[in-house]
Amino acid sequence: MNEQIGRIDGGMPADSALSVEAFLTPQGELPAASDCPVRDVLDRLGDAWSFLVVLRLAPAPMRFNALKRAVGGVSQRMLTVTLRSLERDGLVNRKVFPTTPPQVEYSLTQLGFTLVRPMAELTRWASDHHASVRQARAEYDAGAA
Amino acid sequence: MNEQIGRIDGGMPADSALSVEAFLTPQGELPAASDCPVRDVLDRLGDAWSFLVVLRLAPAPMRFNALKRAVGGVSQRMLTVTLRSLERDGLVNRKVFPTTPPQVEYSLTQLGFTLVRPMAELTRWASDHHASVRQARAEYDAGAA
DNA sequence: CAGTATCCTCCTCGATACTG
DNA sequence: CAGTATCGAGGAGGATACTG
Repeated sequence: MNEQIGRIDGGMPADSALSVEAFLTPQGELPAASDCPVRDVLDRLGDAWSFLVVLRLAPAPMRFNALKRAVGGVSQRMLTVTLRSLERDGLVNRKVFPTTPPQVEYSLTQLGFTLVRPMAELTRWASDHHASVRQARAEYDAGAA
Repeated sequence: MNEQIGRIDGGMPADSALSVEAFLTPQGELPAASDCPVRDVLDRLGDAWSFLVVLRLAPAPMRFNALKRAVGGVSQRMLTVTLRSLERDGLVNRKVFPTTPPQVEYSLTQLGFTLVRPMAELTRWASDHHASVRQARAEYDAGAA
């Protein structure tokens, strides 16, 4: 069912050009998220850590603690969990060097690299429009009061 | 595909839309997520509903229950919460028609439309690589057993 | 260094009931 | 139709302690 979904196109100013319908159920009956690729991806990338980890690994491979410091604010447990997830999804490579103390290097797989581009677009949007969002929030909150 | 990736590196920002470093803390010391635009955006879009709602509103405005059916699987409460969030962030417009019964129409703002494009890119990635991810998972799980 | 194991706490989210 | 209010279960995720 999800074979032809592509076709986002790339020229128009947003409202047309987007065959968004294809990603979603025509009648929206089913409650299941399992058959929707969008959901599947977002469930992974949704947690802030996955996104940031992939971004951080894009320039160069990194070891566990370096990554932990680089990401900032992530607990050891969550970083481990996140990396396992990404590894399982084939986005991240885990390479162990049997030295003492042990070294483990994480890097993006080829599949992982293909994600960097779209993620960077979103990141770019974030930096471009962050101010607008903040302002909109401020106005909304002001109006509510 | 990797040839593009080198430009991600912070070494040469130039015109690049993809200087990832800029969004992240140099030393990653601070635990706060507040100052990072990436986090800010992802926290919004992270919940599957926001993403799907924006996608659904891209082609045309929609009323509450139509949206609820279209998204599928979202509870009334979560849709309300999600829409309020998006409205607060200036991404969605809420227009009330004082009829009986009341009609409320939701649509994307101009700012909201600018998000559609990057979101569609990610969606596109999802549909393109969904199979690979599923396979990677299967292999990983097989190896674990 | 790079984890694993446990506990424990919020906080999200769904279910349900009520309203203009 | 389009919400709001309230409650309760469940899971995400932090803190801590231990290990190869």
